[in-house]
Amino acid sequence: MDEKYFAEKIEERWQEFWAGTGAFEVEPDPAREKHFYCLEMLPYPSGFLHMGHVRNYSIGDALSWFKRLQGFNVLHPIGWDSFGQPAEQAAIRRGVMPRDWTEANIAHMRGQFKRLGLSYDWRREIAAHRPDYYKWDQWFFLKMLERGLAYKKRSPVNWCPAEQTVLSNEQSSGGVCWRCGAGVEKRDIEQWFLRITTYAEQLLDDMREIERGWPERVLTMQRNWIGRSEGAFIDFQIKDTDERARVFTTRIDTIYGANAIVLAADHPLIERSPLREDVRRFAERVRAARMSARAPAADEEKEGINTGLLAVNPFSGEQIPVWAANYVLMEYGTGAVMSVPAHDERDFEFAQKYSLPIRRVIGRVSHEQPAVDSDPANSDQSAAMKEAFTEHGILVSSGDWSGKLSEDAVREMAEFAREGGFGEPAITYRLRDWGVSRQRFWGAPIPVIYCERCGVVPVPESDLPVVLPERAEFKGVGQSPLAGVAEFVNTSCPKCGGKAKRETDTMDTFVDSSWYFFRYCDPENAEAPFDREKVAYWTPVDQYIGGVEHAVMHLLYTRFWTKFMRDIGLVSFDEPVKKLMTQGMVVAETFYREGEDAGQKVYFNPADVDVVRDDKGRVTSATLISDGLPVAVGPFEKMSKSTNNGVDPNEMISAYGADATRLFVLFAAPVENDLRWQEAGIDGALRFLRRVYATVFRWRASLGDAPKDAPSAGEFSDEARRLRHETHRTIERVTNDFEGLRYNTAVAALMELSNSLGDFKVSPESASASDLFAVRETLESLVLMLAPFCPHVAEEMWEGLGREGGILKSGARWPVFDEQLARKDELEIAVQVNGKLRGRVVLSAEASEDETRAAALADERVRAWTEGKQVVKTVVVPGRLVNVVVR
RNA sequence: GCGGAUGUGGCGGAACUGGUAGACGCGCUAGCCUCAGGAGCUAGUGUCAGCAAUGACGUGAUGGUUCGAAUCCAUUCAUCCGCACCA
Repeated sequence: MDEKYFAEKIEERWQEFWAGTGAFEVEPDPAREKHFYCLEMLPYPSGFLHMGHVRNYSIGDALSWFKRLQGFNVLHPIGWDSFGQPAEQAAIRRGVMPRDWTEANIAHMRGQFKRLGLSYDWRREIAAHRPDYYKWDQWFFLKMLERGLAYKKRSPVNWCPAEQTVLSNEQSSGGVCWRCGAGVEKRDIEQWFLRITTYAEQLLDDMREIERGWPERVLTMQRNWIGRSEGAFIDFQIKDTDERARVFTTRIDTIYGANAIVLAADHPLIERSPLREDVRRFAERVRAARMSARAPAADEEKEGINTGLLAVNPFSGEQIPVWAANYVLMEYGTGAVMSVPAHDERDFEFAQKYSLPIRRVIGRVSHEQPAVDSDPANSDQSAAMKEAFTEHGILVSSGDWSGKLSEDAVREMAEFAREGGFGEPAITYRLRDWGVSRQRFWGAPIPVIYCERCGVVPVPESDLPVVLPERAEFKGVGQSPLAGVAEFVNTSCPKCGGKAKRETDTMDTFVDSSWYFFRYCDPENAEAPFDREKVAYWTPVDQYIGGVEHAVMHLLYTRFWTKFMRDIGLVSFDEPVKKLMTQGMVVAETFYREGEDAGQKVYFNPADVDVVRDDKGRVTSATLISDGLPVAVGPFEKMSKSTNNGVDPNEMISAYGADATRLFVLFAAPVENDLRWQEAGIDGALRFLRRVYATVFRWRASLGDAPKDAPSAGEFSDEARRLRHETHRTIERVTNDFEGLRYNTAVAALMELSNSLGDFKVSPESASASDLFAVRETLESLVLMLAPFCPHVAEEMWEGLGREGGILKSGARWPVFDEQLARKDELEIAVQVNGKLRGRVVLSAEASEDETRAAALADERVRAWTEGKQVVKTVVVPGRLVNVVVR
């Protein structure tokens, strides 16, 4: 160990050591029951590491080290989410083949990861774009196809009419094509879907198994996304036809108040309208409005048109008009609703606009009288009702059902409809089936062949993988590049051997990420996606860490995939992830000047800006270093190119070292909060590491003389006893903090311990044997507890303390605290008079309640406040405080 | 609009089941050391008053419960996030 702390030298040395000794390489070991799967979301290989990555992976790395030190067999792998659009765009723009671009990016980023010193088992690295991986995407697809869980249907894509090509949502943001600016259209094409809706109920119910380990808000978001709704289907006969309009309602109890049936504008029944020309025109307008208004048209005015059809209410026999309107969505429920304006806000608004009658059929249940303000039946209450009454209540003006409570009626009326053959109880979901078709090159080919004679034929398992061609032409216009590769497209039918063509759609990249962490357990398996035994040892994942932006899609898909794998016998559990942690964003200050065009801002990187503060530390102004002129100080925003507030992790590592960078990132804020990047903060982290390092260096020579076994309690000086207390208390705090991933407070506790050591005013030369023991105990604990945050320097210091062979291989264990020592023997008791703090007394921890009270009342400052007053009572909280109540 | 979360020094943030508010760090102030320092060390740093001892005030706002409230309850304001005509 050198006298000075040279981060780069230490980091290179230990990274080589870890790689050379396979320090983080693990295998399933039935003898080791304590095992732990620590997983972070795999990165997209954009080519550059950003601070968000550093944060994400530092969090997981710290936990992995902690668990290893506690004796767990820890699986901590990494891989690449390497299919997807940017590679294809690079191909379009610069002519680089997606594979070359991707491999180069991975190579570069792997180097950056290694430079951070992350403790991965690199032998398990996987990449989605390699055939040995996506072969199993295809295999899973075939399994789903076999079971009817994969199917084709027509479904809309974004279409650029100028370039004759399919666009992603991103490429068509704002309703215009990203390249040519043409207005984007919707076009229906045949696409592949996975029946995730089959699992809707399970995806909802099984949340119970993970409730404790997942953030409530993620579960809420998933619950909303699935959007389960309980109600009933009701069929309304269309008069003078043999058609029926099926509606979905959660409030069948309000059916006597229905004044109309309202269809979605694109509902097939509008073709039966006698006024179909007008209705079609209306439908066309709605479609156009929906297309142009990219933003979710929240409070778009409700509009509708009477179709001229009449529907028969199966409960009352009443004939009501059939309308079409823009506020009914074809995608939800049945695409048709019964309009009950008296008891639904949207229907109310609609009825008001078109002066439709409003009939009240639910009364408020009052305490005095169940009797309701029952107006004469069938009378219009448009005037009387100012707003819809949406609560449950008691049925009125509802034929034989009048007088029933809503809750009962909802059940009984649905049952009645079933018996009568005009409806049934029903549950609908907002969740749609998962569209996995992408009209793109850079993805796993969907393993299907179209034969002129046999139709859709799955590629036989033995022919997998269907490999992407080496080259293709990337023009960014017209059909998918894959469709232009003749040797890929043209094939023979596996069934009849005749001429056939391959499917040219590739899979959504969410497919890759739905099961990648199972593959980590057995990354080279050529016979199966993975070996069941191996996966059974490691999974489910104990801790998953990633951004909240994946709260719904990725995490829902991977839950679905797991259930499917369970159903085909690959795993034996319902949920893939026991504990989930969603970390916050990394944000930084922004600096800008107004640009030439009004509203245009020119942003400057924080590194190029000087800030001026007043003597309170408030930022008062900022100037650009290059020209010395002022710039405006903007808010903290997510690091991004557009706000030019990004910080390059490489620069930070070069300037401060990986250890200090990682330490700061974990210390600066709780992991789930946004992290405000401030370069000064990283300086503080480096300062702290230097101090600890210097302390270890100063003591290292003397510690060899420290006794092996703890001297008896009496041999320690008061100061040494205090240091030992701090050490054990810190071990307790840090250990607890780790369990809740509270790294910020864990690091703070370690800093406090380091400060305590600084207060220990004994020099190595004059230290007694017991002093040396206490210092060694403190330093060893401190170094081991630092290892999860800054492993390189921890290794270096551990060696400096005389331990050979690296922390893990030498069998070092996370320190264990002694409860006796962690407890204080002297306590400072606060004394309040009438709830206000007036003094403090120091007592032994064993002091009785009476002794505590007496000491409190005897305190001089307290007496000054109680003098001449009557003590009404004293409240004694053992070990904490005394409150004297006086009058 | 609906649902959820959060409001504590100049800043990030601490505070266990109601019990000494502001740990730790940044920033800032003063001093030491230094040719110099964006280095290191020491001390100080919630606000107001005071030379000081000390006192008053203080966890978005208002009210309540309690011997005692950042913490519990009610009302209210603000910010952030998610969903958004879901029948």
